[in-house]
Amino acid sequence: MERNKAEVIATALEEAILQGDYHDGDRLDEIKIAGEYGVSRTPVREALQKLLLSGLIEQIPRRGVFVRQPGPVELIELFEFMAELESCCGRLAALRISDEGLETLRETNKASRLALAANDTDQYYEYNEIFHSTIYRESGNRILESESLRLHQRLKPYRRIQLQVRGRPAQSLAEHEAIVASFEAGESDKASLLLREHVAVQVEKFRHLLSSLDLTG
Amino acid sequence: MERNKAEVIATALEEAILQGDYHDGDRLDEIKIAGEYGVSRTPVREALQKLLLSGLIEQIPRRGVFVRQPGPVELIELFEFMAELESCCGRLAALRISDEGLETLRETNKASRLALAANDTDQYYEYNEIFHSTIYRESGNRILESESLRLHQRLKPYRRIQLQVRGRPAQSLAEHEAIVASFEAGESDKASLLLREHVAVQVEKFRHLLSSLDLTG
DNA sequence: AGAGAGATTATTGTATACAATAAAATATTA
DNA sequence: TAATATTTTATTGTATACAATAATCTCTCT
Repeated sequence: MERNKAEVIATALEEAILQGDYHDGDRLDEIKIAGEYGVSRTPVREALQKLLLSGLIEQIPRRGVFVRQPGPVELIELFEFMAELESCCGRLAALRISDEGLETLRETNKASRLALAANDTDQYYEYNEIFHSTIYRESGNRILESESLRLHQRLKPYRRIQLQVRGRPAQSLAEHEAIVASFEAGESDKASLLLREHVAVQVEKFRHLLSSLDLTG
Repeated sequence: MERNKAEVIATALEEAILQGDYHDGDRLDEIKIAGEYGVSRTPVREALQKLLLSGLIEQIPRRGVFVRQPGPVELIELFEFMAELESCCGRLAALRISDEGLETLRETNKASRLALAANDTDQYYEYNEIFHSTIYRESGNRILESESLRLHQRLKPYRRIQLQVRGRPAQSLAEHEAIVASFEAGESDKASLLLREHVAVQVEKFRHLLSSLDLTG
């Protein structure tokens, strides 16, 4: 799959923004970016247009394109939405999951346990990704799957922080195992509930952080 | 809010595609479109880039941009996803709905009943829009709200067909009233369930259509 | 000195020109 | 004639030039 310059720049910019290389409100200077990538403004502008619908950037006509990093309120809403999507995936997956899918989840949890014992957070994080993306896939709905993946990707930088909370990985794994158990039993409502709570923990953490900041207004 | 040519063209194209002016696989000829809008290729290309993430069109490098109308399978998945989103909105709205929101829903249903009695399908359709968008808003989650609106918009052309099924509007209104009742009682699980079923009816209709087409392979 | 008008600069938006590539048409050969 | 090679054409992708507008600076006047 050949990719043109505009596409390369678009994905590079997306990564850079997600990684936090830009701050909220930063203007994305077409000329500067063009210089950095050794191209003209044209492919840069096309790349920016591509990203517009993602919510990562905002365009103000005749003013430019600006980075929009989510504030605490939006972050809570994003996590809450993620919890709802996961909940939906869980419910449908419990009804539809294949034997291979179930086996993948079991294997992943087994491997996660080892990573946890070895205190290897990075490894655990990777298995966590596999666990969740498997559930997205096993929901049997391509749209739901891709939307979940997209949001999951977007929340990546913030989720990592959560795993650094003391004791969280162990608790997380326990929840994963409970989720698999609910799949094995075909208990869709329970799976739905467990997955929502599994993600909602993070919402609560952020809500806590928010209230401690005391943003009046 | 001033809009540049690229934006105008983007929204126009989006509408045209949603309205069904283009068929699946149609190539969007930059030069032709530029001519139609009396502009150069540049703003047309930017407009196309804007739409890329929406799923309405697909870009193949060095080949062009093509319209992607959902086939039966994708349509079912889109409706199922819609059902899940509505279900989420319903659950959260039941927990958070404001007095004004509840009042809006009651009023809308009252007006819907009149439209139904007058056999005014167009009017009923409009109230239906208000009913659902109110629930999206009352979910209290802006992300969920906007995603729901976006998908609702996308499914508009297909949903209209459903309302032309004999007896459907009356049944639809009855379901709306049951939903409001669940909100009044604060029964979030019930609201969630009712809304999912309310939309899932359409999934079933399409599934039926699909199986009658008998697409083997 | 501060406010406001005008000129200057910078930046976005659009048009056009050119380059690169794929599709189509034509010619060539077995 | 069928298959392949070659040329031609059409179309996309990129660069550059120009136009339109917003931001900044400078100068004037009170």
